[in-house]
Amino acid sequence: MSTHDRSHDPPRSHQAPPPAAMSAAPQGGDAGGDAPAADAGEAGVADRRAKRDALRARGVEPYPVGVAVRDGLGETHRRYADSLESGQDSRDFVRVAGRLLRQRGHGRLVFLVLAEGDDELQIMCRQDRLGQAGMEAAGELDVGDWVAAGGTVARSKRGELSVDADEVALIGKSLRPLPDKWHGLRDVETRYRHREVDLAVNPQARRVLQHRARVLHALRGELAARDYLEVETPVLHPIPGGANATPFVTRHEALDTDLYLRVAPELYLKRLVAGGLPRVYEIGRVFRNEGLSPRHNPEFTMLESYQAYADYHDMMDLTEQLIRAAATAATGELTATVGQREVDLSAPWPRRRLLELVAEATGAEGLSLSEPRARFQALCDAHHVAVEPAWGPGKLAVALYEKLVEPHLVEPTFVLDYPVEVSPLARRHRDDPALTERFELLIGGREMANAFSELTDPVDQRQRFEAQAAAKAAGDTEAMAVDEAYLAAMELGMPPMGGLGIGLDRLVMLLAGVESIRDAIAFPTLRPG
RNA sequence: GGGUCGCUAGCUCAAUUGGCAGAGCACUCGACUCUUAAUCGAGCUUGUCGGGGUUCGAGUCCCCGGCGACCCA
Repeated sequence: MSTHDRSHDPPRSHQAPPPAAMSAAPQGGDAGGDAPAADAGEAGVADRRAKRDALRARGVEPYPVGVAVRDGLGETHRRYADSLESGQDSRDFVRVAGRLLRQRGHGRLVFLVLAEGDDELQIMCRQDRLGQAGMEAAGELDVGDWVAAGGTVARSKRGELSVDADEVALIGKSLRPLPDKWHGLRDVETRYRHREVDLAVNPQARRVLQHRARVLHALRGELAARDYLEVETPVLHPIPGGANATPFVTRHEALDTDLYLRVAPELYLKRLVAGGLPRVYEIGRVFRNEGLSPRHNPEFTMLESYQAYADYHDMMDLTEQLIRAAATAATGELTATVGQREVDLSAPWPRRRLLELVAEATGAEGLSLSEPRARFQALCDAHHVAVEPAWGPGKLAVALYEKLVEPHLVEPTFVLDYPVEVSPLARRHRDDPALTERFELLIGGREMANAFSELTDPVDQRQRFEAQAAAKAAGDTEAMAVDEAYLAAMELGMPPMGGLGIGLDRLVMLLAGVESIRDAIAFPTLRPG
């Protein structure tokens, strides 16, 4: 049993081994005396602290500076997976390292299990070979310590691939006990607050981060293959824009001015296209000052890409291709699991107009934004959708959609043609000026992507900004302000372009099969505890 | 912001109607040269999220607060 091959090459270190003894180590201060005390708040810590100090006092450095590790645990495991009989020694010498996860003392024989990510390897410590001093050193190790071992690859009498050790060295003393080796760590708060512990003992926690890395890598590869240039734009914005969201405010002291953490990179990216870069994208963190939920983290990662000469139909094609590539990279399959349901990601994904979907859900035939607001108000009343008096028909239609339609869009669906009222940066629809050429992609009832044929008319854009500014003045903290620098870029002249944003945390949730965004983010935002 | 649920040893979990706060793992010591959550023997420690209240007596009931999970807005 034990672990099997998966992951990649482990990190290596090429430094020379540390000197056997280091008297230069700073003295712990308490020579010989018992050292527990001040910081020993939790069980186990005081004991281990005392061990650390005792090692130093004896001239053994518990935190050496570099270790000669030539061989990865997984690599070694794979190389000998199909060779060696039980009890046979390959006589191949390896140097490995990892965290001590389990130890089984057996008198003058001790088994150590070292782990490095998903890989584990057993180290056999025999007094025959290590000598008495070596055995004592091995016996002093604690679960959680980082340990290096050198020896020959052998298979134990019971068939477990092992390193029959000539040397075993502590390379990083652990002062804090690991969670129960059988039950692991379950407490969600501790898993989020101390992800390092979660990663150390829960394979699932590592798996999500691996999926996440594969998703990002695949997306970059797909975009590079399409001649997109990866760029980075400011996180500190003098005027927050590009999305309707409440920003975080911060302060630059030297400039004596408030700045905002970006809610979207959109406006800067489009300025790059105005400057003549026809295809750009950015993968980066954005910040929205809103509540937390299983689907919202205040900081999250977005992919935004812009392509000159393209429109939102092109963006739908691109979206399908990108997400399929990400799924294949992450899981090797074109299906995903949302709750109890399997979702099929193989194409083509239906493309449905928002107003059509609302009409279907409400039974309101021939719904269009040219109808009076009262019609939408009545529908909202009839379906118990809470609205505000300031909302126009467009926003009411979207409210109906979000309440009645969106939660049911489990299979991948493009929802098209959003009202201008809720889309201040999208181009007006070529067939209906009350709508925009905008879509959102829904999978599993969740918004995964948002894209448009971008608005490139600076005069129209100024009017939209002014409407936003008016809403902001009226108390809408999520509304945008007039961004003169962006308008100047538009006035310089922009090519028609399609733009696409994908919420990568939600994409990772989908592809890794986790139900909370906190599981898709290594260190999710929590109230300081 | 509202509602529901939760918080007991480092970890995983127990604790009759309100009646001495426990187990396993971990840890310490001992035995064991082929274990796989090793096993066996002995031992030990850490304590009810915080603060009030009711009561002879509170992990348990009440109030305030903290943190988290989920649902709703």
